[in-house]
Amino acid sequence: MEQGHARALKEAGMKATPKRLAILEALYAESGYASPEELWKRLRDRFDRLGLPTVYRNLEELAASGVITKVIHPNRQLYYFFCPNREHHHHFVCLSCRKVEDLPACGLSALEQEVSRSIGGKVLSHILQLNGLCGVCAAAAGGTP
Amino acid sequence: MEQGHARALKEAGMKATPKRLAILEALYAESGYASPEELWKRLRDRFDRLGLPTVYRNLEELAASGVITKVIHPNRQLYYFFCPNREHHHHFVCLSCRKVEDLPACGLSALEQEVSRSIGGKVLSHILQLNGLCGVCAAAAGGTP
DNA sequence: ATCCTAAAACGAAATCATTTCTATTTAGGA
DNA sequence: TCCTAAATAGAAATGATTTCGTTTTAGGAT
Ligand SMILES: [Mn+2]
Ligand SMILES: [Mn+2]
Ligand SMILES: [Zn+2]
Ligand SMILES: [Zn+2]
Repeated sequence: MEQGHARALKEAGMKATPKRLAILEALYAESGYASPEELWKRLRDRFDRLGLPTVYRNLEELAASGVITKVIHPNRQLYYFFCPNREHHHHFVCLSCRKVEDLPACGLSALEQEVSRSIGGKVLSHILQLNGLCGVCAAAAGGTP
Repeated sequence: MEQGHARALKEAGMKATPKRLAILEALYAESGYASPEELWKRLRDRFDRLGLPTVYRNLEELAASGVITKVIHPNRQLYYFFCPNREHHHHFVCLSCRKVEDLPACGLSALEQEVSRSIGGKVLSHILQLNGLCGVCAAAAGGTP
């Protein structure tokens, strides 16, 4: 997938630097969301030098250009997730194991229109996320009393 | 409305202390969301002593017991809003003037059920917020070229 | 292949919103 | 009026995130 990631970066107008690619691949390898520091710890051995600010900066840039996604977390820290799905959509997040799953197509445009009209303003963006326990975690929590 | 706020606190199982009431009333007086520090600056003259941590703590407790609402903000700082609507619902937030408006009744339970079923897990909560420009701010931005 | 330059990376240090901690005060039920 | 769990003070700590000035590099141009 290295090639594909390099292409994704080019399409986003970003240089395909080794560190940027490694950050993206590390996130791709995760089954769930990850924090900047976690990714940094996972990657720093692979480079003679890798600064934590570099990881923060790249994740932010990648999210800004839509290559990766931010997760909204109760602790208000930064978490990111790689989702290959290029359509506009939202996510279910497992609060226990960090797994992220796609929701069916976002049906909020009707709501956006209705709200724009009723308030006489402009809806510029929306946030939608479901939180809960994935199948595995729900079974582990409720299944063995 | 002082009486009503005291009652709301009692119903939430919280003591109606003067500072807590003042914080709640200050938020009630706002037309939009507010930060802990803003409320603190507005209130500290009214008391011989009022600590910023007290404001943080009270806002968090009030939000936890559902008396007030947290706003999700791009800068990831804490903002709160007082909404008298006791039904489960979500908000439109004006990114320019901080005004918050109710959205029509949340219709996400069908989605929650579908997702629970399809992933075999449990949906515990959801986040939904529309961001944009209210009527006034949209007119000011686009209306006078 | 070599140059050139804007972009990227470095990392120590700063930032600063938020939380912690321990002592003191208080609301409100008994 | 008493009692006690809850609430407050406020200085200090925290720690995730950002800033800054410098150095390095990717990748298009020559
Ligand atoms: Mn997705
Ligand atoms: Mn509301
Ligand atoms: Zn899970
Ligand atoms: Zn507005």
